[in-house]
Amino acid sequence: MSDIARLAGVSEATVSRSLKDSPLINEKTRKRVQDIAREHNYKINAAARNFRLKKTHTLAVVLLVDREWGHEVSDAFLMVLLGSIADEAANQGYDLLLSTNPHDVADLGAYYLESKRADGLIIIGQGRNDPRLDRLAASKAPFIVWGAEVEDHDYFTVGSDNRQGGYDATKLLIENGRKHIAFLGDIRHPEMEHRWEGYRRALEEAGIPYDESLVIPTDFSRSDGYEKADKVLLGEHRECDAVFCVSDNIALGVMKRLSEAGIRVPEDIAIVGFDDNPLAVFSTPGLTTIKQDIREGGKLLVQNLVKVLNGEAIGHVTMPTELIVRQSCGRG
Amino acid sequence: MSDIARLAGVSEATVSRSLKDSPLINEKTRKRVQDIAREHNYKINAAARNFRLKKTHTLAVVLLVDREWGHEVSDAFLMVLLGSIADEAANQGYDLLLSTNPHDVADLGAYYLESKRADGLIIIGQGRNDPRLDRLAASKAPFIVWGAEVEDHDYFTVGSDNRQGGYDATKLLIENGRKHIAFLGDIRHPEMEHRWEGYRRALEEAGIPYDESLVIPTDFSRSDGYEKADKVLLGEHRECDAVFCVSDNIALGVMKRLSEAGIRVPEDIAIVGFDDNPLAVFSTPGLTTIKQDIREGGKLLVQNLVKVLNGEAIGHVTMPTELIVRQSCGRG
DNA sequence: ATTTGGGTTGCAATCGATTGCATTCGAGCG
DNA sequence: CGCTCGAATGCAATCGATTGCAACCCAAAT
Repeated sequence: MSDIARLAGVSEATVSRSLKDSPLINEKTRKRVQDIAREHNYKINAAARNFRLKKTHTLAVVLLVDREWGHEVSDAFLMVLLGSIADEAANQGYDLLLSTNPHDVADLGAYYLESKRADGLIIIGQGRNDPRLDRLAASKAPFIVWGAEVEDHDYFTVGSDNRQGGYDATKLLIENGRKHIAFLGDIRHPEMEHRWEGYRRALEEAGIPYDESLVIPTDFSRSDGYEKADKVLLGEHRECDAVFCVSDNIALGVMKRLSEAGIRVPEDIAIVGFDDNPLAVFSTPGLTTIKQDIREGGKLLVQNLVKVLNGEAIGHVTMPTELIVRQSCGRG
Repeated sequence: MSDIARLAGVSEATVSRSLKDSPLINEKTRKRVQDIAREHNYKINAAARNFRLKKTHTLAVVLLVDREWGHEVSDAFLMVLLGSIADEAANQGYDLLLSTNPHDVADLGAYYLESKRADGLIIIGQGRNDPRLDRLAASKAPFIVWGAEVEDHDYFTVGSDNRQGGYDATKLLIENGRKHIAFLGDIRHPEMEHRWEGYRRALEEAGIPYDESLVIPTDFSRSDGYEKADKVLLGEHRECDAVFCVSDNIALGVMKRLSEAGIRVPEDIAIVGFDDNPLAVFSTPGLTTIKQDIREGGKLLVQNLVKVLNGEAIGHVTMPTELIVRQSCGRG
């Protein structure tokens, strides 16, 4: 910058102000400085600037997905969400720091926030109600979570209306004449718990007794859907005529196993998934599912976090879901 | 830091050295300082440190995937690669900056490198031989590319042995008795071009004449596989008895269309894909494919870039591919 | 007792951009 | 002509950690 100052015959202060389009500087000078800077391909040193301003203009995204837990990181869902977050962050003038395995289990916020690597945190996934999030919240760290709004937690979330989604999915299956509807998913996840609540409500409204043995803990991965289908639908619960899976991945695994076993979908067993994974269209039969507007979700995560950083108040966001009817649910 | 210095009754210099475990400092002092720092939950200010050291300890990942171009960012491939890059970067003590839409088309390196936001760049995808990469190389920027080694380019890459993969896929189809093998992919992409070269070599070795009209430009997306299947296999080229798709996504789209049309896979048309997308297992029939070791690729990208940053010399990396035989190719 | 020297520690400059305050300059006005 | 005022610009401090060099202390050697 001092070079530019010398070349332009002004002080560094003037250069700094010129490049910021400060009205303090005479327009002619400003133009001249800007031209010279451009000519010499001068780029302001972000490190120095951030240091001085005590602002990093950076958001950190933490993928809090426990791999042992089976949530394969390859999930299309994540990529879309991440892409959308990245786009919106760029829009808002923030860089994006990415972390898949939280540096140390100890304190999520420490690494990024206290060491001034990022201004705020976006956390993808609450896991099974991870207590670390509560500790983060207690420390007043600026962060936001993709997931479900949970009563006694002191942080804000953006997520889909999982209760409604679960309800819609189950209701559709009931309307299509199904009576024995299994639920595949792990309700220790807050989001899944909400879907399960919707599932129960739909059953109740239809007067179908709730059978706990039809709620099968299943992790996000496809292979687990496959295995649970094997164990449950082909084993203990042959009476099942429908399945609501908390993710399309699970549903695709189920469909694979059923197809191998010669069980027809949807004739013998109807299936509804969740997410509207891009691949849901291409399965055979097409997978009926609950669509989440993930792109919008990513955008809102960033926008709300930026609000927090600016000291504005925010609230939880619950986005509507949409029922996408294809063939797997047993009727159009 | 000055607080810690005061509390410990030493100078900031001593604190700084202590926290670095510098042997210059007496062991007792060092311990004491470290304890005090920990007690007070002091975290070194990364912004100041990076500024002083002119090192960001950060790598930037640029997803150079043209969306209009149909390569859906949701591709599982990308997520796995990204995850692996993130893990290895953490291993090596680097943070990861993520960018999906290059800030300005102008100069990729400028934003991240010249402005000192990152020490090096990892570029995912060469696009259709993007000239920006050559400009980056000309400017001596430290970066590395996921893609194919191309003759007259002055940058290093990490990628799969696409020629061998294309060859293996095609050869398998030939061995399974297929004569009219279509190629679905856009060979303006260097990686796809290599796969196509492998395809040609396999045909040649088998004495099957190369038919250019069987090479169908198809973008990465699933929907395009679907459409091309409609147009080509069900239209102009009913003689086709096999298809080699440059990605599993394309292959899944093709399978969907064929299944709708009542054409049997693999009996009527055999299919081989590329990538070993996690979903390839779950399609019906299981998709035979060429597996890329993407996790290893991500790791190597980071390791090689770090080498560059340390002034070490590196070379291109071509990783072996693996033929994964399932059912879609027409024989086990 | 003075010198030498190794082991510790502190001083102070430095990185590059920003910004409050002071300064300069010129125009306008009494 | 002198004074005021506002616009434009410069001065210099500042952010927090790092590091070359100087300074210091104490023990051993002379």
